[in-house]
Order: sequence, then C-alpha cells, then structure tokens
Amino acid sequence: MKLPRYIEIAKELEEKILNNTYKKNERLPAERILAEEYNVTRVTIRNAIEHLVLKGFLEKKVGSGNYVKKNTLNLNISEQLSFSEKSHFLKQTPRTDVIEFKEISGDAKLMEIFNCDSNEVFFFIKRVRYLDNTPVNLENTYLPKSLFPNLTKDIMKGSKYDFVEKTLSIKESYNKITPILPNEELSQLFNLTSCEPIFYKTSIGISKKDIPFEYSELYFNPNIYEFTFTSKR
Amino acid sequence: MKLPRYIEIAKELEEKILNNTYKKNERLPAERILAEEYNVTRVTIRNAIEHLVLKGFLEKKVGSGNYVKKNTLNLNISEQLSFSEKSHFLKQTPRTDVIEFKEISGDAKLMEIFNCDSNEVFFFIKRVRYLDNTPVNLENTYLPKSLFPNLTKDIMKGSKYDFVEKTLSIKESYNKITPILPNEELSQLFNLTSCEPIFYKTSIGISKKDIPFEYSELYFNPNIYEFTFTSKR
DNA sequence: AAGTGGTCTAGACCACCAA
DNA sequence: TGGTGGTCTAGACCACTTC
Repeated sequence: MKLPRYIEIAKELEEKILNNTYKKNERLPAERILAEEYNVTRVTIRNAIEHLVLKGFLEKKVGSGNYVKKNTLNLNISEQLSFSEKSHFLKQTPRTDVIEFKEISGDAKLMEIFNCDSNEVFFFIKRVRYLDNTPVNLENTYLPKSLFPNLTKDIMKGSKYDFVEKTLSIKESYNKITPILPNEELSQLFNLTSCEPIFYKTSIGISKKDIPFEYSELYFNPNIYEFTFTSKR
Repeated sequence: MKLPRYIEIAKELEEKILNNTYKKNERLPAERILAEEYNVTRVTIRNAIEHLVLKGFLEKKVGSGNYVKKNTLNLNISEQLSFSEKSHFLKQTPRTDVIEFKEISGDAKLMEIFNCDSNEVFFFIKRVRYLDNTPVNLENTYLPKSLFPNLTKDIMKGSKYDFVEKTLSIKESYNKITPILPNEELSQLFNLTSCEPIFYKTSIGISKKDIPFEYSELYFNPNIYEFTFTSKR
C-alpha cells in the first residue's frame, strides 16, 4: 500500500503540529523551504498543505505564510477528523464506553441499506464518547455479522475503523446531518436543560468492493460541538 | 480586476453545464483535451475542475473521467452556491419577497458585531426566497446605514451582494449553523406540521478593509434543503 | 491495450504582506 | 523591498477503468 508522497508529508507535518514542534498560531516554514527539506517540488508540498487545511490543522495567509490553527475548544462537525486525532490535538483524554452490544435481525431500513433479506444478522453497538469525562457524542453502529463474524464488545472499546480496516478497505461514506429533538436519554446524558434541538448524523460506509459495511447514527452534544465555517470571496 | 485563468475557464465550463452543452451525468472532455482546447496546461484545467467540484457541479471518477453531477431536487446547505446560480441549475424560477424594510437602532449584539455605539442606525430587511412559488428560506439582514446610506427596499428585491459589492470588496464571512425550533411564523411559512427542528445560519460579512459590513440570519425550509456530504478514504 | 485522472518534477512570473 | 503564497508552463510516470 504505497501512499502518495504528499500524504506522507502531510502526516509528518501533522505529527510535528501535534508534538508542538510547530506551535499554535506559529508560521510554518515557507513552502519553498519545506520543498527543499523534503526533497520534493513546491507542488507536492502545496498538496500536503492543502490536505492539512481541509483537516483543519492549518490556515493560509496570502503573502504572509501558512499558520498552525489556534486550538478551538469546540469540536467542529464539518471537519473530517477522527475522534482520537482531535482529542490529541485538544490535549484532552478520550474515553469510549460501550453501553450496549447485541445481535439483532434487520428491520426494513437496514435491509434496504445493506441490500439483504431478513435472515441477515447485525451487531448493534451503542457507544458514548467522553473527553475529560464530558460526554461529547452518542453513537449507534450497525454492522452485518456476515462481514465481521469475530466482532466482540472489547474490540468496540477501541477504534471502530481500525477494526473494520483489518477486514476490508474503506472507499467512502455517505453522510447526512439533520436537526432533531433529543429524547430523554440524550437530554440526560448531555445535561440539556430546555427543549433544545441537536445535530444528528447518519452515515453509510462503503467498501472498495462497493459493498455497504456499516450504518451508524451519531448524536452530538451541543455544548461541545459547534458548526462554524469561514467562506472566502 | 484580472481573474486567474482557471476561474475564467471554470465559468465557461459552468456556463456550458447550465446551457446543457455538457448534459447531466455526461462525461466532460478529458483534461488533456480541455487543456488543448483552452490553450493551457493540464494543471490549469485541473484547478478549474476542482473549483467546479467544490461548487457541486462536477464529480470525478478515477480512471474514467469527470462527470456533470445529476440534478438533485434538494438544495445542499454545505454548497457554496448563490441562490440564483442554484435556481438556474435546477431550472426553477426564483423570486425574492421583501417582507419588511425598516431602520432600527442597534442592540447589544449588533453593537458588538459592528463594534459601534448606540447611535449607529441599521437597516433591517426581512426577505423570503421562493423557487417556483415554494418558500425555501427566510432571511433577516442587518446593514449599517453609515456604510450603505442609499439602500432602498427595491434594491433588496434583487441580489444583496451585487449591491454590497458596488460599495466595498468582500473579504470573507464567518458562518455558524445551529439547529433551532421554528417559531409560529416559520412553521406556517414552510408549512411544517409537527414540532420539527430546522437549520439556522448566522453570518457576519467582512470587507477587505477588515470592517464588518453585514450580519444576517437565515432559516432553511427543511422540506427543500438537506445537508449531505460524501467523505472519501 | 488505450485512455483516464492522480501524482510529481523543475522551473517561472505575479500579487500581496510586512519591515 | 524581499519574502510569501497564487498561478501557470511543459513535460513525465503511475494506478486505475474500460470511454
């Protein structure tokens, strides 16, 4: 599995941001300098930097330089960051609790998503993620047992995608965000006082063989997550 | 105001998509072909195409080609498209109603956003946008009178940004999306039956001189807008 | 096997920002 | 004014799909 050079460089730069070699709000070395350092052209460096801008690590300033984004307390729903990556960036301690782990048969919705009949069995896993003991989100995951026969509760205490990628290659996922009113369980978990709506994201994971391998529902704690973005021009 | 060549090319390609020279789901000419047609290198064509992918007009398929995205009925909140652009793409007739147009004095929130005292006067404009007579969103705009002394109700029936850009250059805008429960006015306007939450976006516009020139609030009709995205890898 | 987009080299000139 | 990112040229090889 040979990764493009610009992805490798992006990972090395990310590591240097995480371990504070490049500090918050500081300017990165100029693109021409980095190109020399890594023995590539500026195009390759610019690809790596663009990658990190999309991940929310860097910010560009024309005529000035590329800067390490200052730490935002809130998590941003639109960023494509894994939970553990973000918590490392925020210097907070992550924890995942598996609330429920059971086998279920598919309802109409699952049968449609996974294009299967009613004999298919699914793992249903309900998890809550914490940062420094504050619940940040609640996730329901549905995984077909036929694809992941060896799944256990212990595995789901760790990274779901690390496990999934031992079995198959992920191609992409289809996501949809909807505003919903939290039920009693969510209100209590997130300590919501009034009747305030929250963000809810559904996600269908597709493997490189074009087979759906996952359906998940994610509920965001509105006190932690916000959804902001800056648009230019 | 000389635009980069890739932006010019993106506009020409967009025009060809809108007037059906390149049809829905059809493949665009290969990047090498386009490069020859426009007398530029492939890098420039790729920049133009990337631009149109971000605007939601095109879709890439490795080893196959770049395709015109099929028409989606719903508007997508995450796309950076202007209202008139999107309605043209959807082949629906847009209309803007100015519901309210008045002068107000700033409250604490406006005074903080615009960094001004209580003497500053603002235009408050409430508008509803329609596609084929279906209300798609409701917008409240706050503009400082000192910046736009000549603003009239008639002007606001047209494009807000066309007007603003006659006075100043826009640098960027800060946006935040929140889920809220609609009030009675919104429920009736969007014909919402139950107690369903909707998306609400606030936006602060900043000029190239780093002066805030606009604050706006946008309420989305949940029957029209959806918020979906595909993430790779 | 031919054609496609993905990545990359080795340069160049420009507009913008800071000192 | 010197340095920065933004844009662009004119090529090349690769991995992938199948026009």
